[in-house]
Amino acid sequence: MTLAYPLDDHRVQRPASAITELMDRVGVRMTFARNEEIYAQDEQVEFLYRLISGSVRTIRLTSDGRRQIGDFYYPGDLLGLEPGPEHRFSGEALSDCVVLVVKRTTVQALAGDAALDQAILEATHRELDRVQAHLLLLGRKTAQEKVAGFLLAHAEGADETTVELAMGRQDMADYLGLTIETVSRMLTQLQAQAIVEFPSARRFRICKWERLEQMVQ
Amino acid sequence: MTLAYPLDDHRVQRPASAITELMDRVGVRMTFARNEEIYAQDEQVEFLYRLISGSVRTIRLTSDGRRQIGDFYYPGDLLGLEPGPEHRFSGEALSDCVVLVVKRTTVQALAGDAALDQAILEATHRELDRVQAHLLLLGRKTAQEKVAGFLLAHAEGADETTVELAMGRQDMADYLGLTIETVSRMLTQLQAQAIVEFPSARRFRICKWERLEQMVQ
DNA sequence: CGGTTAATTGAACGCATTCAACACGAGTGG
DNA sequence: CCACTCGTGTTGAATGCGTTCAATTAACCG
Repeated sequence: MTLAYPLDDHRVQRPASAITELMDRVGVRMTFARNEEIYAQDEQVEFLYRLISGSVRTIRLTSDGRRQIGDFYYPGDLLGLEPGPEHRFSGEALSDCVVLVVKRTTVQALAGDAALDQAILEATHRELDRVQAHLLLLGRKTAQEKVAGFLLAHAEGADETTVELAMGRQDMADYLGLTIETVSRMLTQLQAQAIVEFPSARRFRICKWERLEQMVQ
Repeated sequence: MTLAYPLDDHRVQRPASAITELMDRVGVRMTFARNEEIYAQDEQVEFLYRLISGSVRTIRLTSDGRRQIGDFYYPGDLLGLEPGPEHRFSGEALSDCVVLVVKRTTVQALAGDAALDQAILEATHRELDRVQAHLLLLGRKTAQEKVAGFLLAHAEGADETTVELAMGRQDMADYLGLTIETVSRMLTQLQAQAIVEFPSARRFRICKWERLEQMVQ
């Protein structure tokens, strides 16, 4: 059973169309079950992935088991366009999902090095953009600000008034550098102030945008 | 008066020669005094900078005055290779420094030059690498681990056994997402265990590499 | 030498974590 | 229909890490 994800997500830029078309033409359709690993951290970059349905998280583990989530990906996003030879994070299916897979060498052969390089540069730029924003989030924000910012980021661009979250509390926590308990507390706090509503654990609606925005700084 | 900075810094890769040559050929030499702003946060990205001597910090301020330092740059490094149209961070001279400046449009005019494109991709790649490492640092590390990691990162690649720090405690703190007091406490703690030595506030020597490395995880 | 800034140290506080218990919903099988 | 389980989310109480505020010391530069 598949949840309804925001098909046009919060990020504006889309991957270069040349690569997208190429993937639609020669990509191999694969499915991954919830929590299944699509590629592993430190593994050689061999494939390019285009997410068709479902959602994905990239995640990095430290030796003692602490998790840091890099980002979340939604239908239409390209994964695996890494600048280096190996994956810095691993990619895991957040929910059952379908991806188009194509060998990097195939892309090179068909689209040419220049096109691939261009796509990689664009993807790297987008990635850098996100990561820098994430950096600010992690560095000097309180738990309140982090959670408020998270909700805002996921509400913006979602055309529905009630937003569906693809991830659970643990993934939110590992993205924000917090614990699930703290995330939960901040959420109840926001609900107590009637700033957001949660009809269910994974669906929310922002009632007071201004209040939320001014919490983020 | 200028301090002696590690001229060959802790990062191994250097920008590809195409950029270097370009900048050497058409770049304008400029000097900035200590704490002077090279470019401002939210300003349009107009120039590319190559650091000749001295060192630079990139920094972002929130409305209520909290500082987050993006990174430190040393001679040979490229600055201003931003993904977006405007600077996400501002760039400030950590010490008096000399930079070569060239217009971005000039670089773009020469784009298509495969070597140049390659160089930009590499530089962006390196940037992404750093920022992602920084992300992990900020997300799930203790003060101890942060400071230990910082010292290690700055000692690696410095061929001297005693390392000179280009930045003061406040900049260290704002890079690590800590306060100066906490940074200071962690440093004294490391000295108490004879893991590092500080002949002066800005010069240190690692005595027990293994101990330090195992603190970082 | 002073004068000024930077760094260290101490004590009290507070935010987020930890550990533990409880609530809720979905799925299963009697 | 209820009882049971399992995964997930919430809530409570106690602890602790890092901060805050304040005072002291060290480094730098005229």
